[in-house]
Amino acid sequence: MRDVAALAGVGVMTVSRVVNGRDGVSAERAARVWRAIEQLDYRHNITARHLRLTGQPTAIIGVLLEDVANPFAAELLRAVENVVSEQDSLVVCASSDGDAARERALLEAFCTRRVDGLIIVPCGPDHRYLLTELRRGTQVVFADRPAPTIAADTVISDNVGGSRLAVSHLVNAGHTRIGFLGDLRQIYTAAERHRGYLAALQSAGIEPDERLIRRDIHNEQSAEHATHDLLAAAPAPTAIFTAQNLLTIGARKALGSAGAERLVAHVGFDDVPLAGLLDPGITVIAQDPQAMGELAAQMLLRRLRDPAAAPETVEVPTRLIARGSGEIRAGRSSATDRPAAPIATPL
Amino acid sequence: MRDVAALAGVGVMTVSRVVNGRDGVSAERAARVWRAIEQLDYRHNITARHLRLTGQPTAIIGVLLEDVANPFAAELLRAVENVVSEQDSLVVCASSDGDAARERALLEAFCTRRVDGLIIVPCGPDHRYLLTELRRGTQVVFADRPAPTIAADTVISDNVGGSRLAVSHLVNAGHTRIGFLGDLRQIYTAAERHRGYLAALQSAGIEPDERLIRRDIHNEQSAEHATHDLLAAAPAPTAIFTAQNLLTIGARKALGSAGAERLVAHVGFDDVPLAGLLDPGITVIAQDPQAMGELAAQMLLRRLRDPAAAPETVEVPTRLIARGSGEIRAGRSSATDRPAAPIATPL
DNA sequence: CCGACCCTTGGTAACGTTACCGAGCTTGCG
DNA sequence: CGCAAGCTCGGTAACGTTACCAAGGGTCGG
Repeated sequence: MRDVAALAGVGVMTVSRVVNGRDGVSAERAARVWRAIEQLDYRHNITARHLRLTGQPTAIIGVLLEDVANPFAAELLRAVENVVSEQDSLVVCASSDGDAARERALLEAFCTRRVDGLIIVPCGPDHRYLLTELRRGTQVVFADRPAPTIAADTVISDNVGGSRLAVSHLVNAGHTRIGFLGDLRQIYTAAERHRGYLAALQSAGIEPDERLIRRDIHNEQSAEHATHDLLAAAPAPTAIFTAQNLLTIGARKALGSAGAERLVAHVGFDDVPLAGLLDPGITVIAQDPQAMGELAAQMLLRRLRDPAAAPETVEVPTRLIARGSGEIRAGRSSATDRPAAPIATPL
Repeated sequence: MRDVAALAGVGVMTVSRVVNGRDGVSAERAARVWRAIEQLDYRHNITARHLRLTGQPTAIIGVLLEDVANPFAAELLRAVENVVSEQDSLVVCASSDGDAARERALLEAFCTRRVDGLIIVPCGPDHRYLLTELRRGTQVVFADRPAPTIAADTVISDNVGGSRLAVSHLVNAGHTRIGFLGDLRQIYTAAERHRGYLAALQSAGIEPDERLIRRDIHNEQSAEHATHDLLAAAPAPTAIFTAQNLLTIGARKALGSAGAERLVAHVGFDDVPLAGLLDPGITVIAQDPQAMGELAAQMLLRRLRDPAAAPETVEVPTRLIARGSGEIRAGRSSATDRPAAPIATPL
């Protein structure tokens, strides 16, 4: 900046005013400054600016996900980006891979870079180490899962409600023997969805049968196995509720290879791409990652404006998308008994 | 830092040495410093550090994608993140949405934050405005598409080779009337894939028929329409090559609703999730976004170490995944004529 | 014609950090 | 015992920027 000022024959303050677009600089001088800037390949250094303007926001938001490559996370990230880019903020993102130590290291890397705020899909058991940052003024919003050991804004899906809806939907189709496939029980969303499953059964006056419940299933292959197991069991389920998208895919593969995709009803939690192209289409409880990201970003921005506001938890509704697999009725066993729902709508 | 030094009763240099883990500080003094740091909620400010150490890397790299929510982009981003996180670098990402002005604004925002390097999926027609940044020392790698007006490292898929492979595969199954659905012709990858299509036809001695070629199709709905059109045309194609993943999905929907998914062969460029669960599975030319991201990041890191190296272009191979739809032979018209390939493998 | 006011302009200090250098102390060797 | 060498430690200046203040010149009303 000094070089630019020297070349343009003006003071550094004039250059500063020009690059920040402030008025109070004559057009002739401003033009001289711009010429010097181009000649010297000068580029304004925003980080130095924020150093001088301590307390001013850095216009960088940190987003910590479990895995950016997961479509749910990617959509959430995109929604955050859309909201904060309107404030000319940038997004720095990272993936924890569900590793609490990595999560902590990445969050500290963010804070050390002085991000204005954090949007976190938490994975560790305890985030009290963030209290220091909160005191220092960094704002935090948790997304998808709450962080029980720390009070902060939180956005979550209606996991219990969505699961109740899924299971009630199956009950309404006449099912009473409804299998459950769930992720690791230490994962908040998995536990909540299991809770919703039990609640729906109870409302329907159905006694849960442990033989139909498989938890701690973490990937597609295990889900496929577990589904084959369930189908082979003595009192086989007439319907299956899979409480996570990879499990939904694994279960459907198993149903397909057993030729049972039109006999056993199936509802999954979280939408899967192309589910509408299958025959029958997979009925799902769809989450809204876009709404979650948008809300999380808006809550963060609001809190940056008003740091004193009380922490709030917002629940994003889920909705059932009927595509065929969840509308298969109980007590029929003919493969020609096609569901009434249209096959290809909606995707 | 001054406050910490004062509370610990040491000089600021001692605090600096402690927070950077350098030796030359007695254990007793270091402990006093750490205590003071905790008492004051002090957090080391890396941006100020990089301000003083001009020329040192900031350990932030910028990634500009067309849309983070696109699974291809998300996987690429994740691969970049994996590589650069080993150097304790962070990733700041943004989406251009194919808008050249937005692309430029975002790239300038990155540079103004003094990122060490950029990985760009370019969308604008001209990136010469980046020359200033290159001179200033910011390194650039282009991914997925080249940027013709600027010399820089580039990673692309083998679009022509992949398309040739797809079309040859159909030719080998006996097809001579092969339809083509392609994205906007101004998009580099779309043009390349069209080129590959023509090249394969030529190798096979087949005269291209403009009536079977539909270009500038940019979304699923248009692809669905175009496919219906093709199927209804007088000399209908016996096979279709769709040169983009959304077009693949649209075309398959059309084939399904026409009941032609076992009659008309179909190969798509770029894999689509769950393609293996359909019946028949969709045969595709799979790209490798992970490899592209990894390569791009490695090239960027290499260039940061050795800025003088000559720009290089690397082509990532594609591979054909046969799932059934591409193995339907020409000249048969019975719906019972199922392909020999197994349905559900590989996904 | 003079004083008050406004507009433009630049000098200086400070943001949080570290390189550089010099000061004080201890140790070891002749 | 004296001196060189090796440490631990801190003061100061600088990185690129902007807030603050003061100064110079012009305009306008009285």
